[in-house]
Amino acid sequence: MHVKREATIYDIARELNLSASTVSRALKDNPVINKETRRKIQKCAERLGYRSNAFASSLRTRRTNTIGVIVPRLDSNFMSACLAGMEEVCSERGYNMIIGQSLESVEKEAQNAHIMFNKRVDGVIASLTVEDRNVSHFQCFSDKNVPVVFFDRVPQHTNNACFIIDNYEAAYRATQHLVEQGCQRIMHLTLQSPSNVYIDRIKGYQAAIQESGCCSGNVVYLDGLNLESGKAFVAQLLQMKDRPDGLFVANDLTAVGCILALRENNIRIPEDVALVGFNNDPISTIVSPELSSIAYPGREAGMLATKALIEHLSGENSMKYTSRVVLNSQLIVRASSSKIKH
Amino acid sequence: MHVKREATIYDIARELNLSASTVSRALKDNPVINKETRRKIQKCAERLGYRSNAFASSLRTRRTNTIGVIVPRLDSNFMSACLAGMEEVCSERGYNMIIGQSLESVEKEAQNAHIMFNKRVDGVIASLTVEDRNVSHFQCFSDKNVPVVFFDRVPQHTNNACFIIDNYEAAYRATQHLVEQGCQRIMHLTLQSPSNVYIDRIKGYQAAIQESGCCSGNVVYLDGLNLESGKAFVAQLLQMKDRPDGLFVANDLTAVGCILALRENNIRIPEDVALVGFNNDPISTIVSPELSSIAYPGREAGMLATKALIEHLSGENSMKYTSRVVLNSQLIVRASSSKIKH
DNA sequence: GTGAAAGCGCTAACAT
DNA sequence: ATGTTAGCGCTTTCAC
Repeated sequence: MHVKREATIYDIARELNLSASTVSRALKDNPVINKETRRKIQKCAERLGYRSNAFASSLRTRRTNTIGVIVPRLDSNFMSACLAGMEEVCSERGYNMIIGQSLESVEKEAQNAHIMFNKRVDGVIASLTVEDRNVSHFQCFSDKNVPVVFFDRVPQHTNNACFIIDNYEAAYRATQHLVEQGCQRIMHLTLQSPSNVYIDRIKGYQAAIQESGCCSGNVVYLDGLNLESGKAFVAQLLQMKDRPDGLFVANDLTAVGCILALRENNIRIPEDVALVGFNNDPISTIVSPELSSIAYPGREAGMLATKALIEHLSGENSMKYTSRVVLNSQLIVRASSSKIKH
Repeated sequence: MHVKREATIYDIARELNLSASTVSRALKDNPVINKETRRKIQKCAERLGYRSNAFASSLRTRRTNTIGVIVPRLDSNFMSACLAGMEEVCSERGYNMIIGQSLESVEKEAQNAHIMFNKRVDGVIASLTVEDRNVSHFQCFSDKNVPVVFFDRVPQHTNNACFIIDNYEAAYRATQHLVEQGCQRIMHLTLQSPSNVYIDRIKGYQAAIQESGCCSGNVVYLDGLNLESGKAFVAQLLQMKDRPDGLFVANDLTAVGCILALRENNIRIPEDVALVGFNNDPISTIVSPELSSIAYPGREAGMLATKALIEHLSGENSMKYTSRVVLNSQLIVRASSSKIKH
C-alpha cells in the first residue's frame, strides 16, 4: 500500500502561484495577508489534506507550545480537577500538555523534570512530593529561562509563582467545627513533611485548639496517608487511656481507614469520635457514616496557574506581581462530624 | 539574564575536529564508529550539556517516537494499571506516550484522534467509548499506515489487533458464583451499549443463568453506570413484587450505589440481596459490606498492547498473527456475596 | 571509519 | 500585501 507524501506549504504555494511565506502567514491568520488570499489558501490547504508540521515549526521557532505538568499522583479527585482546569486553558490557547507523575518520589520527580527539559517544554507547572525540600532539579529550567509555576505543594522559599489553597484557614475551620460540635480532645492526623500543605494545616489546627480554650490537642504523625495508616492509628487509639473524641485527618482516605476500623471496634461515629477529612474525595460519600471534609477548587487552581504561565510565555504578564495566589476552600459537613442535630 | 545557546552536534564536531555525521552516528551508538572516537564524542557531549533536538530529528526521520493513547477516562483503577503497563514498555523502548481522554464522548474521541494524527504519533492504542459503533475517525491513521491497536473496548469488526479481557467468562463465573450461593432470581445491571465489553458480559450472564436450570434472570439497562444509577435502581427494586436476591452489576461504582441504597432501606446484604461488581476498584473494600468483584490484569493488557505496537513499528512483527488476545480475569469474593460461610 | 552535502518543512528578517 | 532568502539541527546517501 502506497503512502501519499504529506502536503507542505510549498505544495499549496505552487498550486496557487504564491510564495511559501504568504502561505505560512495565511495559515497562521496573520492579518497582513489579504482576506481573499487567506481564504483561498485555507481552502487549498484543506483540499490537499495539509497538516502543519510541528517539528519544522519548533525547529525554527524554538518553541514547542507544550507545557510540562508534574504532579505527585493523578488518581485523586483534586488532581483530576486541577488537570482538567489546566487542559481547558491550554487547549484554548493552543498549548499541549505533557503530564508526569512523581508518585511521591523526589527521584522520579527529578527524572520527570529532566524528561520535560529534554522535550523542551515552554513552561512547567508542578506540585511537589511530600518530602521536597530540595528543588534543585528545577534549576535547569530557570537556567534556560523556562518559567516554572508551582501549585498546591510548593517550595518553602521561591521566586516562582505559587498557587495554593488556604491550608491554614481550612484546618482552622475544620478544627473549630469539631470544637463547636462539643469535642474536647481533638487530634490531628497528618504526615511529618516539610511541605507547606501539612505545615500550614498543623498551624491552623493548633490555632483553633488554643483559641477554644477548653480543648486539648495533639498532632499525630502517621507514616503514610492511606487506608492502612488510618486503620493502624485506630489500633493505637484503642490502647489510649484518654481517647480522642475528635479527629481532624489530613486526607480522606486515611479518615476512611479510621472510620472502617472504628466501626469494626463498635466505636460510634460521631458520638464517640467525630471526624473531618480533607480533599472531599468521592469516597467521603461512600463510606458510612459519610465523611465531613474540606473541598477546594482544583479546577480553578489549575486554570489560574496555567493562565499565569501562558500569559508570561506570551509576554502579556511578567508573573512578578502575582507571585502567590491563595484560593479559598470550603468545609463540607456530613454525618461523621454532626453531633449536634439541627 | 543571558540564555546560553544550546549545544549542537556541530559544536561537538568542531571541538573534536570531526564531522557532524560522525558525531551523529556516535551519539546513536552506531557500531561503525571507532570505539575510542565514540567514547570521546559522548564525553564531549556531556561536557557541553548537549541534548539532542528531537524536532530536527523528527523532521528528518519523519518519526516521532511517540505513541498516542486514547481512553474513555483516566480515573479508574483499571485504566491506571493499563497506562502504567504501557508507560513501562514505552520508556524501556525509548517511546513517549501522549494520552487523551474521550470522557465517553465519540466526538471528543475523534477530536483526540485528530490531535494525535496531527502530532504525527507513530502508532495509536485506543479503548473506545461505550457508544462507539463508528470508528471512522481512526481511518486517517490507516490511510497513512500508522498502526492502531485497540484494547478493552474494541470495535466489533476490525483487522486491527485487539487486547481484551474474557468478559464472557468473567460474567459467567460471577453469575455462577451467585447461583452457587443460593440466589434464585439474579439480575444483571448494565448499559445498553454496542461495546463488546457489555455485550459479552450479558452473554456470559445469560449462559450461566440458563445452565443453572433453576434460576430466573433479567438484564436491566441503566442509563449510566455510576453511584446515582445504582441508587435509582434500588428505588425500582423496592417496588418489585418478585425482588431479585442476586445482582451482578457491570461496574463497582454502580454496585456500591446499590449497596448504599439497599442498606438505607434495611435490606440485608448478602442475605436478602447478594452482589457482585466488576473492576475490583478500591472502593469495593471501602463500602460495607465489602463488594465482591472481578479483577483483571490491566498492567499486562497495557504491556502486551504496547509491545505488539512497538514491535510492529520496528518491523519485528507484523501484528497479523496476533489479531486478538484475550486475557483472563479473576473473581474476588468478598462479604457482599458470601451467603455460605465456609 | 569518516566526511561532504543535501534536504526535511517551516519562519522571519529583509526587500520589494 | 507578497516574495526572497537563509537557516533552525539533524540524518543519510554517497564518496573517499
